Amino acid sequence: MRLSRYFLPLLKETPSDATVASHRYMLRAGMIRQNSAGIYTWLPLGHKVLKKIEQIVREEQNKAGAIEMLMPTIQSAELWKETARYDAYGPEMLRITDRHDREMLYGPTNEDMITDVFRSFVRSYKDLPKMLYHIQWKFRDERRPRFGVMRGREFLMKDTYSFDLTEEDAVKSYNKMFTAYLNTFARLGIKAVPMKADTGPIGGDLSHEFVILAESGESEVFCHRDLVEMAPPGDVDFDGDLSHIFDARTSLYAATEEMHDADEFAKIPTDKQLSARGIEVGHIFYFGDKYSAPMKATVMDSDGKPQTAMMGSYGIGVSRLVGGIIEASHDENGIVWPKSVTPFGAGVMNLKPGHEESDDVSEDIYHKLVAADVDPLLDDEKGSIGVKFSRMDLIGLPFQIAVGPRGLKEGSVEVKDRATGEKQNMTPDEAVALVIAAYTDV
RNA sequence: CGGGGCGUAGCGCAGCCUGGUAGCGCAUCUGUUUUGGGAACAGAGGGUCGCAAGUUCGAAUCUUGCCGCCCCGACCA
Repeated sequence: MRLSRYFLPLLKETPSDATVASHRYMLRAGMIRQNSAGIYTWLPLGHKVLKKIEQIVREEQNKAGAIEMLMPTIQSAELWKETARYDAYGPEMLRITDRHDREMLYGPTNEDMITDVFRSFVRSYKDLPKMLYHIQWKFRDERRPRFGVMRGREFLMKDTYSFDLTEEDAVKSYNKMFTAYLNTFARLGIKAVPMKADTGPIGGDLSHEFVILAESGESEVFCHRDLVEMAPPGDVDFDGDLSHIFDARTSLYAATEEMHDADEFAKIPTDKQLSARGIEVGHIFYFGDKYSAPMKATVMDSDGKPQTAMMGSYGIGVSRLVGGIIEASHDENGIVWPKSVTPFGAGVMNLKPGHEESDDVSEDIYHKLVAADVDPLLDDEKGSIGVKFSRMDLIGLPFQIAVGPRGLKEGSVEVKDRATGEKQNMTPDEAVALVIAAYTDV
């Protein structure tokens, strides 16, 4: 993409109502625009990141054996009345009436709807287990939306639902998602720690939150330090036994504020105790027959007797992750994107458009990176060099290649690693090779 | 939902107390010069001061109501 043709509305000054880094940078980098409290337009740069995160989440779900579908945003109140959640959910649910005065709602979650789908089509234990998911916009009318997309009212969530014949099987599904989440967050370039969590109004008794540690986190969390650096499972057989992966993590102390047990925490060696602020980016639940029982979602077992399906649900806040990743990865000059989710793979800066050699070399680098699928952004705008560098720092692409007359006299361009700040001079071809190599395993 | 604050040009703000022709910086447009880390000069455009009612000869400014937004807390898959 050429900057001169792109739509990148940057803000030079920090909007006064943004108090956390990710919100400030998302506004300044032209990623989002607020439409009303907790509701945002995703501008091209932000949309690109959102879609990249979504795709990684999708790929890891598919690897774990979950099957993608898509349910609507607008739901009928009927299903919600079956589970008695229509009244229980309260004012957080946006209620709507259609022209016939029918009660509708903008879905805050989809347990009721998926259970209805399940009971309509699944009859036999032979069809189990099943894990179904979708990635869809949700709406929760938060009392106080804040922190930009991290606590919006409208947000994009991946929600998976598992159906099993027995609790024992359901725990296997739970472990699949637990494992998939570890891999998902690792691919996104963040360290998310699974923590014992409160099940909240969703109910149930087995639940973990996946939490990124960051100063700006909304809640306090407590865990064993080793959990933070523990390597992801990587390639595993999702049909095999995953309990060791679960056990390796849950045997170490980790809990959110509500579940915190100070006595247990005190048993951790002092140098391994970690209390910090955290951002919840995923939450998984096992809740048994909470919805399947009232909605009569049953299958025939091998004895020909109806058995209520045992369910779990598994959410990842896709739009929240855009903010969460920035909270975990930025500096005083702007965003520092992990390679896996960066909106563009590298920025090529033509420091002097109109200067023939600068034009030629920057175009050549740009085309070679395009051909290698690095998806570069070429800054071909006229303007001061300082603006170019600071703009590139702000939007946080992992590599910056500066092409200008001064370097070209020596036959070199400057490559800057955004994360380390390290700058090196090298030939244009070396720069291209370096960037391409950096993306081969991403 | 309790407490607090804000709404004036695209963005950031001043003016309001003490009513009298709406300002500053950045951005934008034109021109000239400049160019290796947020350039300089000259010129230009852009606002029914959130909305409504009231007080007044006169309201951005005072009063009342409404709307919107933000912060702290409580709440929160």
